[in-house]
Amino acid sequence: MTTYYNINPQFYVSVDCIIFGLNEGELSLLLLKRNFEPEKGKWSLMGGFVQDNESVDDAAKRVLKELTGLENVYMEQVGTFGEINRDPGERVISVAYYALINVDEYDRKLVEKHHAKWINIHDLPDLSFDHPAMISKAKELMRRKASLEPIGLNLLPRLFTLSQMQSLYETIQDETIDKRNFRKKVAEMDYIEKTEMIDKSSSRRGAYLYKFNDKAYSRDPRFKL
Amino acid sequence: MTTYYNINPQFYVSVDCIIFGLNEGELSLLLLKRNFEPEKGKWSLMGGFVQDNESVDDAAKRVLKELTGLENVYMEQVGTFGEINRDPGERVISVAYYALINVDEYDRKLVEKHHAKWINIHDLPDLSFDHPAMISKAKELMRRKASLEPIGLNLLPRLFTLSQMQSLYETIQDETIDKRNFRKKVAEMDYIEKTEMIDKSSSRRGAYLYKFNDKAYSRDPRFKL
DNA sequence: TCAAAAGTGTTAATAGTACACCCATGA
DNA sequence: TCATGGGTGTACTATTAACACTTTTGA
Repeated sequence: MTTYYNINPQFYVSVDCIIFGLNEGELSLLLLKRNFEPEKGKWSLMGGFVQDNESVDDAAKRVLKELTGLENVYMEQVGTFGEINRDPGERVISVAYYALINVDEYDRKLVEKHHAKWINIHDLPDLSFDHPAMISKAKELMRRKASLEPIGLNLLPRLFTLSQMQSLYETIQDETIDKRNFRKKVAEMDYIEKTEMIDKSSSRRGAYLYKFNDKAYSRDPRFKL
Repeated sequence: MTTYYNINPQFYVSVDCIIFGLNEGELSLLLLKRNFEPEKGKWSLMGGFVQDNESVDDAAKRVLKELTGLENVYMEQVGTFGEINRDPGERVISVAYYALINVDEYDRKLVEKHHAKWINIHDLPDLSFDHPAMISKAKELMRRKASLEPIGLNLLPRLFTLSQMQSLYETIQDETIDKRNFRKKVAEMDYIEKTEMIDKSSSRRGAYLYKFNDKAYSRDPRFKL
């Protein structure tokens, strides 16, 4: 039984995190300036090696937490990148994940410590390895999923206005949306509930705050934007 | 530089292939009866270990070729399965792929040699490891992609009748389709071209054979079924 | 009083769905 | 001549897209 496995080679396996956040209303990624080899000086995704005592999914959660301090974050696997020379140092097979975080909540200290910065998704710098391919696949997947399920709300605060939500979907889809058509659709989603609270931070008049209701969503999870 | 990597563990990495084919008009998977440990006697997907001289994608192509003799097959990565104990023998991280093959073309001898059989997708046996999860994710992905891109045609012969194509999409979507509505949609896809040939094998009258035109498709790749 | 964001319905266009009969052929 | 699968068009329904004005309030 041992021979069945041990005639085969083993590999370093890493995870890389494409971390989406909304900064000043714009979709952004949390990227690191590498101060270590290989490709020192270039920008890259937050990553880390899978360890013996954790699943690959758990490794991704750990790596995300190391950078942001956050747990219970919405994450999806993007795919595995396994070209022989994708890492110029050693052969490493990497599994990419994307995460959607609320930028009001992460740990600023940790992020500074890692020399990480939020970079607008339309203005990405040169990235190391095959990270550009990971990012474009993640964007595509996230965009598609966000139009079929309300995962985008993970990027907003727990309480949000309809204007914030519309602007979120405008940046995700990269196109403008008609306000009345947008609100008509949202009104049909019973799990997006109007509260009695009003946000006055972005207009004199103030706007009602809404919240996502898990249970109502699982009863009737229709969504389409 | 060496230390950066070698403080980390290494893992066996395998690929598993979910091989779709049309058998007697029904969507089926090519599965192996395991005559080796672990889980000898159970059914499983065709798999193999990634080697040093190949990318992960290439390993999947190699493994598919070992079983079917086929090259240049339509394949998509399904995802990576990395639970610690997913393989009871040793820790193995596995990357799943699905393939769409034309059942007229594979190598019968190779398939027999591996004790592989076509099993209707509605009638799957007990499978080893996490193969059921791989299969259900593959089905879902394939179904979604097949409704947005004409990848399903990889399951048909190069020349096919509209009845064959309709029946294909009926099994993929697991629902009946109205014949006139179906043909109306196909008529709008200029890259699905009517030939002058007629297939008499499934009706007295005979039906026109159609073919897929690559170049026409890249000019105007609209598709929706 | 006015600038700036919040809020609100109707109509037109498009896409999707339902539905039934004649045709050509070989046995 | 008849059983079998091949082939065709129209009317109805549902969904999506376009569009403009009033409200509230703090400076």
